[in-house]
Amino acid sequence: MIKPTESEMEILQVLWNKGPCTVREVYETLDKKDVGYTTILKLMQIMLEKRMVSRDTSAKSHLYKATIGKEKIQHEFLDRFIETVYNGNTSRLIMQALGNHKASKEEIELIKQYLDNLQE
Amino acid sequence: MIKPTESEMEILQVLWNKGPCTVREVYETLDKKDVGYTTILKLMQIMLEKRMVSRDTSAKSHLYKATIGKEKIQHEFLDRFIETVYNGNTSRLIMQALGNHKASKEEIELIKQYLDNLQE
DNA sequence: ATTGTTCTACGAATGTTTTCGTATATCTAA
DNA sequence: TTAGATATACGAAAACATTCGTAGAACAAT
Repeated sequence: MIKPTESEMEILQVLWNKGPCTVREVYETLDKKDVGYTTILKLMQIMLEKRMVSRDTSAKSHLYKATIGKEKIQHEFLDRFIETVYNGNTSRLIMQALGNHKASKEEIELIKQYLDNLQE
Repeated sequence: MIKPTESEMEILQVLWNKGPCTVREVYETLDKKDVGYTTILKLMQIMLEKRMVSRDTSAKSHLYKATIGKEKIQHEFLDRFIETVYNGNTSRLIMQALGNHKASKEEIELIKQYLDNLQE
């Protein structure tokens, strides 16, 4: 199973949000002053080996894009997370998420509607 | 900040659920056939160094207990998780959690009540 | 065409986590 | 009291993950 590391996840987020990017675009978007350009380059090359991304090499600056879907990866991470951190207790995760985070009225309504749908 | 690794988290889960345990109890509870006893022992000794656990050495088999609270650690992990995996979008996490997991009527009711409380 | 900039490739150092083997101590039961 | 089972301690290997330096290709502008 594909399991991106934390750094790989950050890069994937950029690719998911912005679509295909060059290394430099990713580097600048992440804006991590503590890490050099070639570090990001290397990471993305490794991600290519692992087939998490593909690239278009027709131009001098290669264009990378994610080959794995955001939803799929989020789903897998969430399952693992609930297992290891919440011991499988999804309700607790949800309540704690609701608790930590100051939800707006709109968000609460949205989630309620979602729950109503589930109840049918 | 204390940031347990994935393996450390599994051990902490056991200690949180069962209370103070010996290495063997943890080892048997985890029931990972692919990992030896001394591996778990070593991990727990490292956790002791990191002060994630304390131990009572009065008997031959030492009794370990978690020194860090479940809620605190879950909270920290959740924040980081929402950031790296959901890009800060808590509502999406909640909905995906609700979607993946077949919630019982009771759970849904519980969450709804929780939302009602939040709305005041 | 030479110079400076920007790119890729890639080896290798560093750091962290996980794993286990072996030595040694302690207990238990014949 | 000796043999076997069960503990701990701990060094060190193995497996990953992260970081960067340096070499050289491609390009742009003078």
